[in-house]
Amino acid sequence: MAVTIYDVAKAAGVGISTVSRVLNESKNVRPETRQRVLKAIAELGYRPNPLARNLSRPGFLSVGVMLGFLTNPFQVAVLHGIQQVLSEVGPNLIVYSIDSAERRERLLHGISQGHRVDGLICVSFAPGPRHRQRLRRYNIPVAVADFRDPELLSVYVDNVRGGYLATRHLLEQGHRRIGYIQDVQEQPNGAFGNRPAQDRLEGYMQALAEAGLPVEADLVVQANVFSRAEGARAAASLLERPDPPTAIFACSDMLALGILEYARDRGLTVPDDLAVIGFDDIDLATFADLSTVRQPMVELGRQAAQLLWQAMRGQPLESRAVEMPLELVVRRSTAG
Amino acid sequence: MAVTIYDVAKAAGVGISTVSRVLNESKNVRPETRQRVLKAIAELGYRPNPLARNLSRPGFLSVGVMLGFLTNPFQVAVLHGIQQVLSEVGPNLIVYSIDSAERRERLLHGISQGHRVDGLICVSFAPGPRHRQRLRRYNIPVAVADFRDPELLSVYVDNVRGGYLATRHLLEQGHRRIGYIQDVQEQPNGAFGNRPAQDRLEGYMQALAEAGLPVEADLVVQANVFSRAEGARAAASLLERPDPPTAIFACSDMLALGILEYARDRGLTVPDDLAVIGFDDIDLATFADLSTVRQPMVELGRQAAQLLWQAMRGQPLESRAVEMPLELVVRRSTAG
DNA sequence: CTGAAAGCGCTTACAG
DNA sequence: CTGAAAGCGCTTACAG
Repeated sequence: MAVTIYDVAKAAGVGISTVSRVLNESKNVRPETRQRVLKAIAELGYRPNPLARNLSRPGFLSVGVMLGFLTNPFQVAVLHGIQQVLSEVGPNLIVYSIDSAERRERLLHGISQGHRVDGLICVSFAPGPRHRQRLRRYNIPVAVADFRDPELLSVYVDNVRGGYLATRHLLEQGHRRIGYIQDVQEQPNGAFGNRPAQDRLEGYMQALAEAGLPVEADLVVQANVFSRAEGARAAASLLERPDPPTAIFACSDMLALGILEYARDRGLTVPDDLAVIGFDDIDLATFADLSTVRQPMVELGRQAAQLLWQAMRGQPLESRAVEMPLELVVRRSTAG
Repeated sequence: MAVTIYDVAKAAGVGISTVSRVLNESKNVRPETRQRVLKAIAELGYRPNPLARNLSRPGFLSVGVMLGFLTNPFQVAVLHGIQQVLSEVGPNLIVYSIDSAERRERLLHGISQGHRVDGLICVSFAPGPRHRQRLRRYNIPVAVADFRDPELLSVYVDNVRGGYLATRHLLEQGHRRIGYIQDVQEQPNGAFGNRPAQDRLEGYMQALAEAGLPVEADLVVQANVFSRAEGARAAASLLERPDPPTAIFACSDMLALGILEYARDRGLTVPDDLAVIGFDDIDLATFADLSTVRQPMVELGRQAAQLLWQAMRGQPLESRAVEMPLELVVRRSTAG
């Protein structure tokens, strides 16, 4: 086993209380004793066990945050909001970045047994039924951000409405053939899908229906990875066909930026040859003059952290579900 | 105090071992007993203490990462690299985002006393002498990324050379009046400054000297915040004067993007009216066609995490300092 | 299937 | 200034 305080005490010829006092920089230690203890610590390479240390004192709470790739600006912004709140109130913020459904399951397995954290925030997904049951059983509160779930603390936006707003805007600009690019991600159960993106698709279809237009299956394509490159690829598959759309609605700004790149490479003028609208309003949407549907990303994280913290402290929750507002932001990519 | 396993045991009329078995989903519990325990847990709102739990088992290690704002893509990329390595090898990743020198001190104070983590990674700074001493005393290994420190595990780039490369490139393009935008940040000691940016300034001066040009003090300006807006503001202060530079070297891509925005707003053609080069090569530099000096950001994080993990496991370190390569990337913002 | 007891590695009064 | 002892809240053999 590792070196413990007993080993140090023995090596220094003192009691463990004295070692502890040195460790905690108590005044009441004779300088020579102190030196001997420090020497023993150094020689043995002793490292106090933080767990044991915190067990005998007020101690810190920890909050786990499970999210997808750190390359996704949306998720980073949500994390930022969570961090803002937590750094004020106190608990450690443990980040679990998920790169596969398998890792997600493994982590949830450990977390749901109470092995690691005192509270959990999931970004853009919710734990499956089994994990949920155990989390409940162990009284570990869970908040989900960017996901709606009646059983959990949840902070979300109305993605159906978001999809509707974006599409209606394009229709109002006179477009009749509008493409939709959706991204898919691996789900906890191993399947693929993306609830928010699905909802936005529904809003897209609503707007088309309202305008009396049919939904054409070949105008809806999927991007498999979250990246500009993938957005460009999806745009290509949409535009390099006989009857291409005149406008594209991408379910994230990142994908939309890829479309803009594609358009630039092909010499297409935006928005005349091709109008583009995204979703999120990430920092760089302004830079790229990209129209989009703004989500209050940082606020999404802040609210989720606040709800969770209240639950962790056993405070009454005035509400367990918070819907955040969405806003259409029109820039040059749709209205030159 | 909080509800403990003893309270649950008493309420359920069983021993604590049985409660523990239920908690750990052991087979050897009679269904009825199990139900009674679960009921007690629910009624009392009992939450197992993760610290105590891990104390009596192999247990997880934790690594703390201290970094600046999560709005800085460079830092996020480094974090991403750290996360990649750590998620493979095992320890929890605890993120401490620093928004003030005061918070940084407070956190370092706790961490350096061994209260929270088993290892520490600092991004773009190093702990001050006092903290360093305590971290050593408690045998908590420390790695710094994007910072060079002979006493710590460090992974860094040669920023002087980076500044030199960027500036020489501009000189080669025929520019003679070259501005430099530097950002400052609050330091642990409360002072302001930014080592990497200072080093790049030095490289800038070297290149000018080599070309036989004087360093003009009014061509070097400071940005106070890390943002595009601040980059635009700095560009304005540089360009709205009698004898403006024909090229600007910004110490980060984010600032450089602000310069490009400024140029666009003013109707300046890039690179003919104004050449711009940044630093980092963040994801969006490609999108913006921004020339830059590429840092291996993710790799910087990966290496730091690897060095730290080796130290935490007591493995011999083949080297305590790793210099990562820098690369000039020429795009349209300097070479139309 | 179940409980009493020892132990995880510390901290902290309590006595000296 | 220093040490023996109790206690932090769990888990895990060990007996039954």
